[in-house]
Amino acid sequence: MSTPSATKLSPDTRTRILDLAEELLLERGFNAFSYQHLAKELGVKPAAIHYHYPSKDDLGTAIVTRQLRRLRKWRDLPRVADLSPREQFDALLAVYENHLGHDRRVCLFGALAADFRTLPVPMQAELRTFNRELTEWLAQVLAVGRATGALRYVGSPAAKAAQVLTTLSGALQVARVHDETPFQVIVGQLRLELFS
Amino acid sequence: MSTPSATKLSPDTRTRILDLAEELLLERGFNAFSYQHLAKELGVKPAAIHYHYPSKDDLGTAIVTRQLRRLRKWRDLPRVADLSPREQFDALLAVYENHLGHDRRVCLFGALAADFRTLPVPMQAELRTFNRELTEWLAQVLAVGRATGALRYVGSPAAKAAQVLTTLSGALQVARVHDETPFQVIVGQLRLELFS
DNA sequence: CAACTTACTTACTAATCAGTAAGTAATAAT
DNA sequence: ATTATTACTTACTGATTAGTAAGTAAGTTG
Repeated sequence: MSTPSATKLSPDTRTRILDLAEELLLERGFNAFSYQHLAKELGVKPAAIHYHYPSKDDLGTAIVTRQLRRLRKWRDLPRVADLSPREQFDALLAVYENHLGHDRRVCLFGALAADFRTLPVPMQAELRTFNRELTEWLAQVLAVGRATGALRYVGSPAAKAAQVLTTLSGALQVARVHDETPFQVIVGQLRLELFS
Repeated sequence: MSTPSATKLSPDTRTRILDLAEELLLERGFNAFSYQHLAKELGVKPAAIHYHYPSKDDLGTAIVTRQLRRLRKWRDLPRVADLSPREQFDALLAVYENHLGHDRRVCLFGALAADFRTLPVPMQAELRTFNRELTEWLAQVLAVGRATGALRYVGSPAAKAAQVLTTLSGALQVARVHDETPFQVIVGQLRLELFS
């Protein structure tokens, strides 16, 4: 039924498609790239992409599913889970800052929110889960951070977490429209407020 | 060269096109509607839209230009300009809250930021101006508000303004992905922090 | 070695896209 | 009354879209 050592027999093309699709999604939006764009840049025929991802819905959903998988993996990594709340918050900021260096990509949420209603339903569901789990993780970080005196804010951890993540997502969008400066300004403001 | 009483001879269709295009832009994204969609819903032929807005670039730019005109008008309205900083801030929040009631539309900035690179250059320029002027206006409100003791925050007014607007734009996106609840939570958090 | 599976390509379809050119009916200007 | 302009429609083009069906070469399995 499957090879013992590896289930996947095509180590490359399938992943290369997903990588490029994700890149184009975060840089141009979901409705702004086609199978032809992907095919041309990958040096294959459009039908090859349909072979791996029958419809664009499948491809889009696969992107979000992989990002959700990555989030869970990152969150549970010892070098992240074992950090202090303040360091965890900085680790989160580093993820967003890292987007700037990659041609000012927006985050997954920021890339999909505006076009949300045009997305396939499974993709919508995965994105909701992604955002919910990330918010819950940050709420926990903020709760512990305030309890230990490392972070300062008013209101509930859940509310603060929602606010902060929303701000970060928006900050990457502002960076795209203008330049990196407003992103740095906004993150500076966040740190100023949280780091007592 | 022009009629004395009115420059525009077509009072309706031109505006109806712009209204519907704006609606679709804010509800589905710029790359998710076509001249055919517009034409069908307006009961005209696609060529009629090309007559008023030769290319989609023209149409898109017209939407942003009008919003910029509206922003300036709103900002300079006596019933807005003469308010106290705190009331001005609440007036701003009311604008965003109003989007929720309109089928959870995102704001102009939030609708266009992700797809920014696929937009015609004049549209990009107008959106930058729109965002810059709104941010400058809010920075001024926040500056006066803190000086008079009505608003409380740390950091520069410009940084706080950028942060707040980014958060509001993002909050409408979160409302679209989930429901109105997170928007209300985030706005509640903003008010909690600013209203000392 | 034969049958099967994998990972494609070739060749196509039907729909949709933005955009154009030419025509037309109604109104306005001279 | 004639001409010009406005606001369209009809009819089209060529490009692009997602998606499919059939073929094929290479590798895998029994």
